[in-house]
Amino acid sequence: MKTKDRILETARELFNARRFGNVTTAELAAECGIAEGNLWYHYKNKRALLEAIAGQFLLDVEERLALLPSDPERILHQYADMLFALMSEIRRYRFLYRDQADYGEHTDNLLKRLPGIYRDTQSQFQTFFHGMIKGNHLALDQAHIPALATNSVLILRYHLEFLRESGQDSDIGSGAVRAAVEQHLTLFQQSLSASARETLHNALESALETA
Amino acid sequence: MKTKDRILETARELFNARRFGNVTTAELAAECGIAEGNLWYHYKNKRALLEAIAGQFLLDVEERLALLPSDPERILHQYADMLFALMSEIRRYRFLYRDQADYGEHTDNLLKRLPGIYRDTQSQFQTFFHGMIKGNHLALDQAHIPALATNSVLILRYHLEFLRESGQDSDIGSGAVRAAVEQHLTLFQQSLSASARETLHNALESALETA
DNA sequence: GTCTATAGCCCGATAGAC
DNA sequence: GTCTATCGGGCTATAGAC
Repeated sequence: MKTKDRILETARELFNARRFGNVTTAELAAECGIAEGNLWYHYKNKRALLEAIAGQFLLDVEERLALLPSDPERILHQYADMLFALMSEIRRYRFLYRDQADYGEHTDNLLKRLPGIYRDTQSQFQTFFHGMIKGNHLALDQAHIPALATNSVLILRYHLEFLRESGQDSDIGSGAVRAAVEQHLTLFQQSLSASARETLHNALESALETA
Repeated sequence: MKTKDRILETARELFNARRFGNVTTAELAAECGIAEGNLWYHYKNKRALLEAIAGQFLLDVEERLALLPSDPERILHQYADMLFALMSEIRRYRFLYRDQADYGEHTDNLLKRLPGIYRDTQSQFQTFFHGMIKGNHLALDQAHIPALATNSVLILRYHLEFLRESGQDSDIGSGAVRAAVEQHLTLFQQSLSASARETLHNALESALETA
């Protein structure tokens, strides 16, 4: 991999692990195996590095938001795929969701888009829940869908932080993603038909195993 | 108020508003209207200041955890009072819940106690939900209580952050607390009896108005 | 494209006068 | 108990050799 790309990947991983504001450019350079001055050849300053990562993030988000229930026969599988894409995104760009306070107050693409991303994600969940009701998988008053969508996004977004703050293992590979997905399922599991529950469970299992 | 106490209160407010790591001791001194050097007469260093606030926090937490359903006749009112105390605590010590990554890796009282606080808070919610079932306010399979307690704590804890990240108003007096409480109610409102729903609603309203 | 050296800034904390 | 003055350290970023 080119040095420029290696810097980007390493930076994203370090920021995720230890916060944007806590990672010094000296540490980043050391982790990349290059001199610190070399960073500034590839990226004008630390913020330019942030904005490069944010650019990738925004592309990935649009791709994930496009995951909608296109085939009524497979809506539960498509839901599992969407969930998995969302959790991958939340983990891959965790520091962007988490460390906004570190960036300072200047407006930029990321800060302008994030509110819309949350709004669009909740709409995405509502679309899936509507589809599940229409397909007789979910027995729920339509009036409850907005609250359910909000609760789902909130739990999937913050469950990792909740585990970390609770002193439980929130590392990759520790089953933290599975725990978040299962926790969000408790929100509407009672309203799922028996067959839907099993289909969804299996679809989630296979999505998680492929990971 | 004594200078020492004024520093503590001002620090807590500034940390809540702008993160522990982003508030410089120069800013804190200016906000208190004293010289920066005077800070170090009252507190040995910035961490000692943090630990003084954490000490107050731990006292308040124990007091809030002691709020349990003692009177079956008034369990819904007592639940409203507990919710209100929890939300007050989350807002008053917001930065302690939020900025743990800023404190560095050294263990101290706070980092040791926080996991237990989350665990005890979930137990507290379970106790209330059991009491509501016993009192015929809540119709729910007991097996669902742990998940409901976890979901409740998660939503009450993170709803403020969710509003902020979503670009919505999360300031004091903007109804953010009411929004969090209402969002958490959507988790089990369908399982409440009609009279319980009304009693709880009124109890929450009066608790919020007293604030 | 990568290195070394270092400038310049901000921060937490100290020393010592009043 | 409060102030002024300043130090030492860590950080981002620049300059310039190779």
